Amino acid sequence: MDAALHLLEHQSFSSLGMREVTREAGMSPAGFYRHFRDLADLGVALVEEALASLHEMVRAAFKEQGEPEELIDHAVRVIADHVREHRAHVRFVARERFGGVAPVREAIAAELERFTEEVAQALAAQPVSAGWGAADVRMVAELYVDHMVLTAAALQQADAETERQITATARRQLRLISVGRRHWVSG
Amino acid sequence: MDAALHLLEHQSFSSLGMREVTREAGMSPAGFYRHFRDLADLGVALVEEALASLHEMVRAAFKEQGEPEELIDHAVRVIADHVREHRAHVRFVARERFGGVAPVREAIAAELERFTEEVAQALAAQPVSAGWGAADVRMVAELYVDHMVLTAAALQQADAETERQITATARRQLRLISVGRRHWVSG
DNA sequence: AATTTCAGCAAACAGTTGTTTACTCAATGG
DNA sequence: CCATTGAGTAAACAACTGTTTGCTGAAATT
Repeated sequence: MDAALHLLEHQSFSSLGMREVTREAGMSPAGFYRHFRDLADLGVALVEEALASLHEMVRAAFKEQGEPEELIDHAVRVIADHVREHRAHVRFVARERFGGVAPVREAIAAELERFTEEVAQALAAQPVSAGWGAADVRMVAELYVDHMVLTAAALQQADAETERQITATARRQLRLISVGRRHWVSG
Repeated sequence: MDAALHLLEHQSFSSLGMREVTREAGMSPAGFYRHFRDLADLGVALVEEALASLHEMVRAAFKEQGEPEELIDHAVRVIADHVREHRAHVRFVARERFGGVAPVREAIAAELERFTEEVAQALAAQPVSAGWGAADVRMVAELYVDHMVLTAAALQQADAETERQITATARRQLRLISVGRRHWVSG
């Protein structure tokens, strides 16, 4: 799996060959079948690995409490740190979310759906969501998750200077959403 | 190019072979080189074709005038129509925006950057943006463009029922952003 | 101590890949 | 009307592809 992840730095999953993977891993082609039935099988395993770490991150970002402004700064910092430490995983998820291999795409969608549900529950517990309908809470949760994934995807291919621009913009955008939530009239 | 676009329904660009393309197009392998130096070359050409039509769409969506609520309904309808009529193009852009082929990725990024700039100018001209700093306007433009691309990407792989959910959520999200803009304090 | 499972290997299979070369033939243009 | 160009072809090249088969040796289990 590490070998595959390393190769995926420069190509997308649907162009990955198993001979290529085994060569990178330093084993013979036949050895592959001892671990995975398929290349798609490997892909799904990678999805789980990649989104497990991201799952911890999401939970950590929502555990914090304080002023909205501080929460936003903290969340963006957590995302940037995560990308630096798991660049290959982030790139993989960003690239294959709409990629060419159906099982991988579906595994990512299912995992992100779980995230969204978790975020929705966290949002519903916040005072600002008092009186909100479920559909409205859900809609904000999707906005947050999509924004997080997109920000991570952008960061993953950014140099130091671009990273500062992206995080600055992300903070502003989260503030805008926050303002929108405070003045929202649910119905 | 039509042949390639058709093949890209089930795979991503970096796994496309030129023999595959020429076979689908009904010509001999060598014929490919009469039109493109490279497969990457074909990819860049596809980007331009795909985003040209999208460009018209963006301009059409911003030409309209009226109440914010009506504007949002109109914009979402325009996007949904566009996806129905250019499904292959939309899928291509969504898939390759973070895909494995650098020249294609960069061409998409450059084209989306032009969109964002155009949207930013349109936003700056709206009354609600009076007194806003350039960075804040720009930030909203990026939010809109990203939201549009992501919505289109989601619609492109949705059935009729899912399409209704996606458009309903997208409208809500645009309303939230709209509320945020009205109550924003720029500085 | 004997046996079973695990993770690896080399070799072989028929197909497919990108690219080059030398060629045709119709359309275009002065 | 002749020359040039554009867009196509077939054939050949070595290199690479996914998968199967039968084999090995170590580790784990009984």
